Parts: sequence; C-alpha cells; structure tokens
Amino acid sequence: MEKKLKTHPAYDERCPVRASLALLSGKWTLMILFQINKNTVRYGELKRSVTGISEKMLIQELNMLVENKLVSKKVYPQIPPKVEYQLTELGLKTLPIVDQLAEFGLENLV
Amino acid sequence: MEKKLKTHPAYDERCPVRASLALLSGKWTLMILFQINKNTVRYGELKRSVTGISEKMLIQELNMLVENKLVSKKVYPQIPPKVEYQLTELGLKTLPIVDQLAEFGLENLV
DNA sequence: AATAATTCTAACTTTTTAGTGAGTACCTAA
DNA sequence: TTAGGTACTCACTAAAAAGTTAGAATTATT
Repeated sequence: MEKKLKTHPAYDERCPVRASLALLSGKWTLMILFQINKNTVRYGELKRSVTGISEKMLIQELNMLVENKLVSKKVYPQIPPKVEYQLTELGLKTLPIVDQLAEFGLENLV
Repeated sequence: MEKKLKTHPAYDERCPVRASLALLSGKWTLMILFQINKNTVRYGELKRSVTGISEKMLIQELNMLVENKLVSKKVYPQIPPKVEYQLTELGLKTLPIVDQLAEFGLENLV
C-alpha cells in the first residue's frame, strides 16, 4: 500500500538525489502535489483535477504522501464524508522542484 | 532498448512536468547526468562512478540520453575502444534540477 | 596460449509500478 | 425505490523498469 522508499545495497542509500526521487518520482506524485499546491483540497476535487488518475492510485499516493508528511489530511465526521488535503511545510518545499521540472519541460521538451 | 517516453491518452501529454519526468525519472538517469556533469567522461569511468549500476542499465540509459540529445558521444576508432560522453547544452540544463533534488533531499530526507 | 582490458549486445527473469473493475457505507433528492 | 454523490477498499491483471548472466571483438601483455 505505501511506497517503500526502497534502497539498494549497491548504491549509496544516503544519496539525497536518490532519496528525493524515491519519494517523488512516481507517475502521479508531483502532479498531485502541484494540484494541491497552496490550497485546501477535497478528495473529489483532486480526482477531477488530476485527470486520468484512477482512484486506487490517487488514494495510494495520498496515503503515502501523508505517511511521508508531505501532505496533511483532515477528516470531517460527516455523512457523506468530507476529507481535505493540504501540503505541509515540507510538502510546500517540493513546489520549487515542480517549477524547475516544468520550466525545463516547457523550454526544451513540449 | 530506448526509453519510450510513453504517454497515456488519459492525461495531458503536453504537460511539461510529465515530459520532464518521462525523460529524467529513471532510477539512474539523474545520477548519470550528475556524474558526467561538466566533464568529458569515458564509459568505464562512468561505470565506476555510478556505483551499483549494471552495464545493461548504464548503456541503455546512455543510449537514451544520446537519443534525447542530453548527452553527446564521441567514439575513437581505436582498439581497445575509447568512447567519451559529455553533456550537451540541453543536458547541462538538467543540472539545476539535480541540485534542487539534492537540496531537498539533503535538508529534509537524509 | 592464456589473460586482461575496452565497450558494448542479447536473452531471460524478477521486481516494481500502475491499471481494472467490482464493491462498501451512508445519506439526500427525485 | 431508485439513483446519485461522498471517500474509500480489495483482489486481480498488465505493463514497465530493472536485474542477471553470458558472451563478442580486438589488441597488448604475460
């Protein structure tokens, strides 16, 4: 269920680039962080804004991001349920990475 | 053999973040770019500096980086063979991404 | 004649990641 | 009473990425 952040004995487990990639290089991870951005976002909103993602992946990624403290989650005890997601301090620090990737892609790839 | 840079009809193929990730999110990709850095590096040197990588992955990644014009390759017609790799202009532009990831990892993860 | 060094290639297996499709519980509105 | 909206969970499958092992061509060295 959660992302393992696996390391491999053969290469440096403490490599900061590796560590960041282990956390962020999933197919949907940065998209989700970017969509949440500086807002407070409900699950359903995310489902709509991260186009193409399956519910399984969305929840799986959200859970892993919460576990890794990039995202915080607030559950309202209501029916029908309401759950809000937000970037933590740590999560906000990933936004410059997204920017950098976006800039590179925009200038050179797309 | 080469990385497909696959897209999925369901989500925006023109998303610059996706495009960058498709190119760079491989397990070894950024490591290789970082090791080449501003130098001219032989295959064997890379093999030693990117610790843990298999030859298959190294060549596979190098080929895909050359195909995608992030890396240039110079073959010397010698025996035993000598091949040098270098970052292109485009390849050099990925170094800030590595820096950003390194910084994030260093400050928050490692 | 055998060994080592160079840069790869190719076939195959395993592991990891992502996708699919169904179902749950509760309430509201038609 | 049926359908729709909420936020999920679960079992299974498929696809992608990475790992393993072996070997090739050439020359110099031992």
